[in-house]
Amino acid sequence: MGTTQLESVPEPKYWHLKTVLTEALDSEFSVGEILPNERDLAARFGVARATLRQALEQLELEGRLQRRRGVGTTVAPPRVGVAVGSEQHAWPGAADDAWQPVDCTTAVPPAGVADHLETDPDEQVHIVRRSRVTHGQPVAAELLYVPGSSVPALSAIDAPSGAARARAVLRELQHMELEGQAQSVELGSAGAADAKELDRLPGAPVLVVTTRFYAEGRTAAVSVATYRADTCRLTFGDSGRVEIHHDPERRAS
Amino acid sequence: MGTTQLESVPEPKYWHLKTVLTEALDSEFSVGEILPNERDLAARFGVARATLRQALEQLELEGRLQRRRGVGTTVAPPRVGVAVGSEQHAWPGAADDAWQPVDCTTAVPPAGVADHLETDPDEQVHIVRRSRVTHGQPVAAELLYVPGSSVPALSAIDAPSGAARARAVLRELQHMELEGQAQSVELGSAGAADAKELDRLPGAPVLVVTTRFYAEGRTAAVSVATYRADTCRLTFGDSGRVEIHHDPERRAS
DNA sequence: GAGTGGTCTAGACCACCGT
DNA sequence: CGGTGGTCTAGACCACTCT
Repeated sequence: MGTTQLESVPEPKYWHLKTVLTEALDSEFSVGEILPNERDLAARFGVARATLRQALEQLELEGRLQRRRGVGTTVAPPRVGVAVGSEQHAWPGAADDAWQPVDCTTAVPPAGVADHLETDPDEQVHIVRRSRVTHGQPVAAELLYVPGSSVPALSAIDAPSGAARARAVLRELQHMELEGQAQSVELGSAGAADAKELDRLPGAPVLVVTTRFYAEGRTAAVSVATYRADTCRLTFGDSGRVEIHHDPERRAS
Repeated sequence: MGTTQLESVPEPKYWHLKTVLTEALDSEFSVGEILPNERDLAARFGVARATLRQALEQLELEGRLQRRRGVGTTVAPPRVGVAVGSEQHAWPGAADDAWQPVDCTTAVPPAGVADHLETDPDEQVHIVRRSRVTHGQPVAAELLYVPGSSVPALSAIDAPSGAARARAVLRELQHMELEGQAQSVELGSAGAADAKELDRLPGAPVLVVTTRFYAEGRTAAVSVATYRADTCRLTFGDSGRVEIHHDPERRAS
């Protein structure tokens, strides 16, 4: 027992790799630069490609890298701050809110949404699909669920389908007085449809923002928005902005 | 070219596995139940263990499963809603805010935090460590950075270290008038220290909530809180609560 | 077609938990 | 101690993008 064990806590190789790569990214690479391919990198570090990939995956999760099949791995820019919650409540579609209506269908919402809306489990609602673009890149996809009772004056005739109908639904919403809204954020993975819209592979990590809009004493609409977790930093709160921070390892003790 | 291609878009095995497992979880398992071990499951589905693990990883990310080394894989309960942003701004430590002070040290903050606080890059600040527990489970770990100028009356004598000193710092904060706060949420991975406190392995996905507290016309304190992404749903907003929703695959079209 | 990242395999050993 | 999930290897093939 007299030997000083230098390797008493052997940290996993991929973890150490991640640390080394992080330092390299901070010092030797600039945003947009492309890294050597995975096979070369793995050989250079003397590990299997799967091990290297485990490190790259985490770095991508943390928004440090961007990987694209058929192209390569590049150094990602700092995350974009996107405003999600603000003190001034407003209906979606009001005074252009950074979202762009895409189309509108009518269908039965998922069970969880139906619970929020207090509609029958098999009652159809309007579903407005919108997308959010920042700096030319898609950052979020949204499904807005609006029961027919929230837009009674909506005429099925003047906008039968597509983006025009989406705008019609949003326009009708403004006629109600918004009494409040509640939001939640959780981690999810992109479904096939969202992945396509976000230009990612299915299963990519997303931040799911669920918003309930209250009007006339009930939940008048529900929005489920999925933001790219790799590129987005969601900002809430009243005053200024919250800046970037890159804290690879926080504190020693 | 006359053949109808049924397999024109062969989805990955792990993706299909995830779908099958999700349905099984919804119908055949109850919360807390333990699944067969990974080797058995892989054999049952006729895939390699690595492939099965890829599916399990995603399900854990979505909060459907909980895996613990040496124990097994269990069905996770629905995510806990934890209140993070509220309209009534209050200093940390006020009117017991669900956080428990752990200890307090003095050190130079990370560069990003120093930027927020507008302190010199090598100026030491008070660092209060707090933890948040819900239903007996640790859900978040926080580092609260307080520059000395925000707590001028703090005496180094009456609470030299530990939780007592942490409480002393929090007490002094209440003396300022809080003018506002701004928050951001982003995805991260747990460092060694946070992982230990959250009872997870290093690298586990976390939701990083950064809060700036404004007082006396400047940023008087910065809090960086890491929440377990697998078990937590962060709630913001003014009125009620946002309920659970499990939407494995959202919409077909 | 050449080169990239994404998926998959069939093993092996390790770290941890319970008994 | 036996059983679990966590790490790692050295290959193979596939899907995609660019030229």
